[in-house]
Amino acid sequence: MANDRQTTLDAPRRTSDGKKKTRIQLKNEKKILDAAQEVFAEFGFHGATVDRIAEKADISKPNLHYYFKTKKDLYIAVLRRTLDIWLASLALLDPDGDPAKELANYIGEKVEMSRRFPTASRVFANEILQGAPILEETLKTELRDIVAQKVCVIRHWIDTGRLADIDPYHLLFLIWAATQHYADFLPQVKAVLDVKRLTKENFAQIDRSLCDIIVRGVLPRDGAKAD
Amino acid sequence: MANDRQTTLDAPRRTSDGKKKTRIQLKNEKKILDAAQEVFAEFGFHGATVDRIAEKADISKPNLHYYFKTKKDLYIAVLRRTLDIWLASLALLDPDGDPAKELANYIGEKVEMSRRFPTASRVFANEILQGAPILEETLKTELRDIVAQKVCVIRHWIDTGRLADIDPYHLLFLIWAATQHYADFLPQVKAVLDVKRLTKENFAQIDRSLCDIIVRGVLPRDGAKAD
DNA sequence: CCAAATTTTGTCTATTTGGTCAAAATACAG
DNA sequence: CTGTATTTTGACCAAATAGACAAAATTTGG
Repeated sequence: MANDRQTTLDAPRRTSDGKKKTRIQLKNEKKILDAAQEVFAEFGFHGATVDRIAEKADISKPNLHYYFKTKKDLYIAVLRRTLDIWLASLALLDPDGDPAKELANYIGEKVEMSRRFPTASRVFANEILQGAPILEETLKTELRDIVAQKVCVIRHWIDTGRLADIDPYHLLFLIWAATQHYADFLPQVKAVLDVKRLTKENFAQIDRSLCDIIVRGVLPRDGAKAD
Repeated sequence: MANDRQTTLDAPRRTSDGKKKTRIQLKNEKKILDAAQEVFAEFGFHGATVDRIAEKADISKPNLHYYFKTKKDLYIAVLRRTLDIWLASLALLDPDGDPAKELANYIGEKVEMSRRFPTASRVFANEILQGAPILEETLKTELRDIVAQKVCVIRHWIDTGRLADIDPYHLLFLIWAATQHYADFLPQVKAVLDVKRLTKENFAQIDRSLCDIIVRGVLPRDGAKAD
């Protein structure tokens, strides 16, 4: 298990009652969050035990509870971090760019995220799979809004004849599903491909395959410019 | 929660020591398996409790243990059933058919499965997400073999110029990921689309979108027949 | 209808686990 | 250095839960 370095913004620098966080707080909270992410990813919320997280974070259980009141609080904190990465990546779709390049670029970013931060993806997947009890509200607001925005971008590309007339929502779902598959379903992928692990080269190949199929699938047919 | 009827072959009709199963056995085992599938899908292996499964199956806990010795045994039985559906669907790819039609048909079948049996998909997803502790061996044998077979079919289509030169493995992963997404990530899909549930019409639209993009993405370019 | 086999249940137990608490240790400001 | 605030820990508890078991109820074959 590689130790996924986080790309997220740092955690809030002040505690809930407005005080500045000490260095120790910052350091330990990160240690705990990293450990928790791995454990939650591997066992899911229910399967993860506070003891195991504490052990992995190399900290005593009561000390962990000093930083995160309950297991659920800790879970929420991990999800929040994960979601931030997730939402940020969506912003990459640039309305002013070339559709084919933009989509290929987005796919590339998502593939890279599955490669570098598989545990983040898995924690997220686990949460959704269980019905998104924690994230439901956020999905219905933050995510929905950002997606709606990007859907407009894609619609614009379609309307100006630079993209075939496909459903923008399902295109996004397709990209998410296809790319996250290599983090969430890694054991299956490895089993089928008969490899011990996926190398950088494997991921490069994945990127090429997905771009090939998806981008080609959404470009307007040659000589069939939209009216 | 709709009560997913199973398409699988019935459970083995004789008990492990070769005796014929009674009607009561058959009926209760099915009741328990169905209940277990729902509960495992909703909470994962760790989150599922035997009590809850027993309650949902409308049976006492000791009685449940009479049929399935341990929670793990029950989990394995559910997974086995799920996997059988899964493997069977792969067989649908007919080497002698038209590639575009075959792929579209397979996608359609998979979408339909996500619509009708979402809990089966979720139990499976959960197992893989947790590292496939139970299914690992099966994935490395049964699944790998069947996939290898189908990959040959796709390669043949490519070699005869009826399909673009894409990686058959990643094409299959793409189809799996895209279709199962609508079962496994349903809460997210619903949140983003801002709907209470996905209707048959929604799934028809999903089928169309996926076929559009994927099939178009893998067909050879017009006028660019392979040599 | 009866005896044997099967099925069902009430009760109990051992273990796991999330979380508490008061006291000890440590860091830090003046 | 000293007193205060922060951090850490050992010991503990209550709830949840997988599973055991023997006895009771029911079904079934002759």
